[in-house]
Amino acid sequence: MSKEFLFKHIQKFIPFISQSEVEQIYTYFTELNLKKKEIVQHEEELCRSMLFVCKGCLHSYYIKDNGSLQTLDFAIESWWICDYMAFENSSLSDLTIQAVETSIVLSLSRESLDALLQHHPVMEQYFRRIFQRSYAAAQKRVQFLYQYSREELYFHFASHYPEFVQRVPQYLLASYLGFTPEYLSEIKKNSLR
Amino acid sequence: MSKEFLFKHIQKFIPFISQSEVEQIYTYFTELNLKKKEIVQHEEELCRSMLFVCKGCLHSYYIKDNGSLQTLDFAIESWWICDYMAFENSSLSDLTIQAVETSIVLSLSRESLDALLQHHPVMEQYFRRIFQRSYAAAQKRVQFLYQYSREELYFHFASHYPEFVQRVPQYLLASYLGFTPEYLSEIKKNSLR
DNA sequence: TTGTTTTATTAAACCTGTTTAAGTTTTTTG
DNA sequence: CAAAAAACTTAAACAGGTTTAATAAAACAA
Repeated sequence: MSKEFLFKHIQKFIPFISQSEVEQIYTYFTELNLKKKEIVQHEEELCRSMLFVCKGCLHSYYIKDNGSLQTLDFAIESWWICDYMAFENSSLSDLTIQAVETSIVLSLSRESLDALLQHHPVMEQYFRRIFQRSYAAAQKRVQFLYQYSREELYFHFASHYPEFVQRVPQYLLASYLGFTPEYLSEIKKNSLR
Repeated sequence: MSKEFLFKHIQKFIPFISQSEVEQIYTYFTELNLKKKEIVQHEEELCRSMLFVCKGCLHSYYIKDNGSLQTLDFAIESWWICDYMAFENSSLSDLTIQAVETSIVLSLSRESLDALLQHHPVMEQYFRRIFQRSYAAAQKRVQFLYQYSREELYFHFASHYPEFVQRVPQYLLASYLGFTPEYLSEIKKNSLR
């Protein structure tokens, strides 16, 4: 159940929060049940909400000039996903957000976030930690993109997140790592010898 | 003066903060005066502090396998710079942080940050906003890295931050954008015709 | 369970950006 | 101000990864 999942998650960041306060906090969220391939956020539409994944897997992507799909982020259980620049500016999203698997997510609108922070200031600390951690990860991601060849990126990722490599289609993984599915086939072929 | 600069900056994020509270907050920081090319944070040394630039320009970089320098981030007035992953884990920094120009920065150690947040919880909001904004920018950066060719990246950057292109050496800019100084020369040559 | 759609593989031709190495210009320093 | 160091330019050979197009395998729906 998504309320219980959110409670356990928030508790990891704010250990002394009570069940009853999270009950209150939960009312600011809206639960969404998504079918596989269902789209939550369309490109060029207003970005209203941040999405928290309770179950399943989502990804954000845009369509490149040549018509192919570029995945920018994945989110699995207990991760947030959003076009944060568009969210902050309440502007049109550059990205589409789609369920990779059948998923359950909690949606938090801009207005709800503002109200939530006003009425539960302890959540400032929660989000400070979430964004700090996310920014640190994004920084490392840029570092890896510069530091490693495409082949190294794949092996690095595959050894750190083996379950994840099983979980998503390879063409999405290739896209996320910044190369073509054809090249991923080649990498795998070469690695067998 | 760095105290006044910090006050004005924090006020942009927390409008109702008083001068006297910022006086208190300021005591958690240490002012550093850096000569051009001086190194604040060495690679493979413990990352103890986040750095806030009051005046000047810093960059973070690492040395690639082929011996050349890879700049990951720049910070000018009112920006923070740090290897956040190393800072959070109090582990060894992957990055060197160096002054590009003679600079004045405020250093905030991990212990000081913790104490600051404990005694001035209003700063949770400040840092939540800072990290949210930084993460949004980092996300867009990854998007641009995927979306644009090297040449497009340069023109995009040059048109958005013309003063900055003047301010830093071109080989650092090329490195930041993910290509070689030789290729930047070529881009500029081709654009003249 | 069969037909249809989606995902993965293979290989050759190609292209964007790198490497190397030399020369030129600009900036810094004594 | 002169000398040295740092930054920038040029061009040719090269490499990492893409594109295209065709085939094969797997997943899905009727």
